[in-house]
Amino acid sequence: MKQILLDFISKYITLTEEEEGVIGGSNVFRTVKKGTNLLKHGQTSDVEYFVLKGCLRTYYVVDGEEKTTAFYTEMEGVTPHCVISKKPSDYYISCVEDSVITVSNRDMDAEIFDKFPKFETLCRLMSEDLFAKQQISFDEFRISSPEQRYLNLLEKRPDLIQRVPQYQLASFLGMKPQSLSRLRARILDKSRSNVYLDSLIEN
Amino acid sequence: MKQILLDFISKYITLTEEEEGVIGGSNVFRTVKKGTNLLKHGQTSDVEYFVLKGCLRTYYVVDGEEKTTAFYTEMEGVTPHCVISKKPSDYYISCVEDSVITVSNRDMDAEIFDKFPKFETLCRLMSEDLFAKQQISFDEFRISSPEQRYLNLLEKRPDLIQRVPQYQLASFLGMKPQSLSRLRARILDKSRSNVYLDSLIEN
DNA sequence: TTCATTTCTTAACTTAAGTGAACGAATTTA
DNA sequence: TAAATTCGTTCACTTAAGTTAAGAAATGAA
Repeated sequence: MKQILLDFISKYITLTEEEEGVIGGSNVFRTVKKGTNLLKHGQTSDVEYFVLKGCLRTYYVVDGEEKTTAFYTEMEGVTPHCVISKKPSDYYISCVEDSVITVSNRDMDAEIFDKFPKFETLCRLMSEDLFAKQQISFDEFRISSPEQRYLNLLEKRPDLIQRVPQYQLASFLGMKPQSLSRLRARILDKSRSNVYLDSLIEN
Repeated sequence: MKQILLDFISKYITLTEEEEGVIGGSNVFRTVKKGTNLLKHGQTSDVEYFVLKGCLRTYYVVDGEEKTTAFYTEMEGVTPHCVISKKPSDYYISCVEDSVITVSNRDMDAEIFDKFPKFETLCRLMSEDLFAKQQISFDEFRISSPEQRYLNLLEKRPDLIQRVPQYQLASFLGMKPQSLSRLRARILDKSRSNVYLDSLIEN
């Protein structure tokens, strides 16, 4: 189990055995049941999570409605805003499936960074990388229509469409569940008529 | 001019005079005319920018149409994706107004981080902070309607609405220029009728 | 200043998303 | 297993955004 975490880290830097020990020591492995809330609106926290198996999601509640803004699956880490801002969280983090995660305290900072500067390099590289990836996602979201967003997700994260309830996907795609349902029917219609047209071309 | 940059950095860490010297030495100050492209689609680059005065924007060209995804104004830095990914850029960076910027080479990395570990701390803190802020912006964008996004921008970045052409704002808000124009007219209508209703209540 | 180009607005029409409600299917709970 | 709840789909209707086109306003260049 610990190996998944170390594999992930090895994408950024290589660790000595001593350093791997530090990682192992500062992480707690935990299994979480589907539906569990790891963080609630209004709470503060100083821990971050890394998903070894399963799926987490973040969502806001606006006018009594859940608005899902992110999913985290295998080999993805979540640092709640409140850990960085030190303010109460605006959103919830909950478990979409039974999951195995690591919970690590963010206050390793100063001391560990001092003893093992490599960890600061790791954090910098990961932050820069995540920032760049997030920016690309944001750009794509901005310049796409809801339909393009859905098709894009279908291509890039087909697993999410299988493992996540539709109503959660809908707000993630920036629309209502009914609209997503209709959109899917529309796409199916189109591809059916394309199959028909394609068969005309064949003959 | 250099002071603006140092003021910005002081939001994250405090620097000794020697360290300020390093910053001063590794940054080139440059004035750029409105309309200039600092980076074009397909180009690679290893420099990042920091805006001292003026406004930069990033945009994609999709089917011959400009899609603006970000604006950078005073005290904001831009690290093009291609600097991190080392691949040709997917987008353009250009100058919305005559501007004064710093251009700094990203290859200070290893050597300077080694001599002045504080700079790695600076980069880590800035990346984490930017990541968190971008995430909040993305979340807000996701859970808002185009109209809410416009009102939100009006509140948070009223300067942008003044200094940036509408057609650039439109794609930034995820819509067509005509829709933005209509939306603005709609909002004005609403507020006019509210003023009218308000005056009824007064009497 | 004048002309040319770009940008913004308006309008009519089309397409798609929001809303409210109903219903069946799936899942959870007792 | 049965009842209750949650979830997904469909429908009719409303609202808003996309599209195409025309013209006014602002901007830039000669």
